[in-house]
Amino acid sequence: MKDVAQHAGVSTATVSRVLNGHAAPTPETRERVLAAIEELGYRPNALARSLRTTSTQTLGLVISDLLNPFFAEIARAVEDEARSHGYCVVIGNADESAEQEATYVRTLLDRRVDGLLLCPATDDPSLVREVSAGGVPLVLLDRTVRGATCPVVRADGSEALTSLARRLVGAGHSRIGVIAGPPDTSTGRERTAVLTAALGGVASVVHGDFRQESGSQAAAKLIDDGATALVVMDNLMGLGALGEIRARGLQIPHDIAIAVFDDQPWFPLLDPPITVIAQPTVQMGRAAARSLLALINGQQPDDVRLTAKLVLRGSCGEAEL
Amino acid sequence: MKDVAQHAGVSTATVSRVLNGHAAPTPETRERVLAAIEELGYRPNALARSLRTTSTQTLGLVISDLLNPFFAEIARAVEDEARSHGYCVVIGNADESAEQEATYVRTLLDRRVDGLLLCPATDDPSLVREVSAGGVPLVLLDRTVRGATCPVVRADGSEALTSLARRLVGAGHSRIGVIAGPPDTSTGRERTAVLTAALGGVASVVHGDFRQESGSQAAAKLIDDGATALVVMDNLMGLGALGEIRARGLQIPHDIAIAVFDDQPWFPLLDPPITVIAQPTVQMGRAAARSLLALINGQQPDDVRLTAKLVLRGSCGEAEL
DNA sequence: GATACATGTGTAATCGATTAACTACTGCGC
DNA sequence: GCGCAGTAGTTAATCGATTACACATGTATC
Repeated sequence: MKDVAQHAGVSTATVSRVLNGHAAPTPETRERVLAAIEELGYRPNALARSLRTTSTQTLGLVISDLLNPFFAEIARAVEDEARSHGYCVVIGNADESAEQEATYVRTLLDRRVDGLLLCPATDDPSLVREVSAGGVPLVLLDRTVRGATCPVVRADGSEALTSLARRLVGAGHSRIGVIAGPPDTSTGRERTAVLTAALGGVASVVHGDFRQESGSQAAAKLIDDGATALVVMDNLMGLGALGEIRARGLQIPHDIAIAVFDDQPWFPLLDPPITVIAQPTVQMGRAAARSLLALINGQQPDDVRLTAKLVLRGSCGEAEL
Repeated sequence: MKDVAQHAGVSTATVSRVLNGHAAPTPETRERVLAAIEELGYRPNALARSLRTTSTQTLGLVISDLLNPFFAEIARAVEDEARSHGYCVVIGNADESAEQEATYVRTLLDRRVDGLLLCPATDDPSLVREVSAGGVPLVLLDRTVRGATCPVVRADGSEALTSLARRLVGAGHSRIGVIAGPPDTSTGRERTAVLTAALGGVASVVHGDFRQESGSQAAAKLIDDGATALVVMDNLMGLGALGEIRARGLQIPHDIAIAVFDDQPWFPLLDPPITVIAQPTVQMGRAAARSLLALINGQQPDDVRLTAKLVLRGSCGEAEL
């Protein structure tokens, strides 16, 4: 910057003003400065700028698993929304581990992100408290924690789950296996609670860990126990369950019905296509980013509750209903 | 930091020494400083540190599309490798747009990443030159550019493609449709060149844009033109092609054979399972990160060329061979 | 007891920007 | 010709760390 100033025959203050679009500099001075910048290929140091202004124009996003298309879509939406407001997004991959999650959150805080979006790995509120104590704007996404005091953005699947339950029971299923998320995540608990309530006693629940492998294992166990329908609470576990069904040579929906939480672009390619509860991932991501930006700007955004929708495709024997 | 120093009754220099594990401070002083840090909940400002040390312990990764599982896996692997060396990764999503790619690269440079991993959207070398001119360590991943002078990490599918071509021709296909990547990407051109050479005249090529939609369109066109086999050069376009096949009610492999570049966890679930050329994504990501770290440490890593493997599953009528 | 040397700590410059406070100049009215 | 307002630009403090150098103290050597 000093070089640019010298080159243009002005002071660094003037260069800075030109850079930041202040009113002061003469068009003629501005011209000279811009020429010098161009000539020297000068690019301002964002670190120095942020240090001085205490604003990094960056949001942190800590998600459980980048390989899960559900989170990838959310990440993508967050990024789009953030970019359209001049913010960057730094993504941290917690790998469904609370420890790694904490590490990433701290790293992002050390780098002074202007705000943080978090999909908490567990419902333990201590990390959230830590962030809030630091005064950093925080929005929770997809999952919440016990006693959360910050805005939360999530999708409500209650209606879809209830409707799904009615259909399954109506179709005569009397042993319905539920492959749920971990009981220490809000989504794991809530979705399961709603569904089992709606199923009224015909459900048996196995908890997985939101990973493919746990889906196969849970499916194996439930099928062994005589389940004639499976409801899987996450797309990766759904992948595992479908693999197990295929490995056993079972016919969907004749031998076993299946429905999965989270839609995937390849579900319609299966035979029969998979019935899902689709979450509005793009809207969730955008809404979360908007809430966070509002918080950063000193407003107090409300919680956002979007609706997940049941999409009937055939894997629950819809044709027969 | 001043507060911590005051609290511990020492100077900021001593606090800094304790923080950085210098030999100097007495165990007793160190103890006092650590206590003060603990008590005040102090966390060092990474921006200030980086400004002073000119090292951010951060790698930039600019990829074409986060929603493409191929790149998501790579990102994941890069991150793992980087983290194990104490580095963070900032991911930028170029969305297959050269313009957005350039924007991201510049943003990352402005933030003074210690090195950059790039999956170039086109083979135009100007952006690469710009980075090199800035003296920032750079490694290309998956794709290269014309006259690249930096290390490149990629997977070689020549052998797999040749072997696939032999099988298709051997199975009697005489009209083979190739859904290729954009001709201005190295992967788009090279894979197509190898395959068409091996097919020797029975191939007709349509270029897509590495997106699902272009896959369906290309498949539609090729099928209309009488293709009895499709080779798709990327998993998203493969998804589109499979959708088109399904929409037309064609049977795989009886009516049409298909093979896809890039494996996906759900390919084995289809009926028949999809034959693929699988790239070693995790190894590619890790190798790229290692090359970049080597470059940062002043070494001159060689290009890395991994091998993509043909995985026969049935969608090309392998049973009949 | 003076000299040299090691050791632990403090002082202050520095990284590259922003910006408040100040100075210099121009032009205008009386 | 003087004062005043307004504008364009400079000087220097600042953000929060690191680190070369200076300094004070304690120990070893002759």
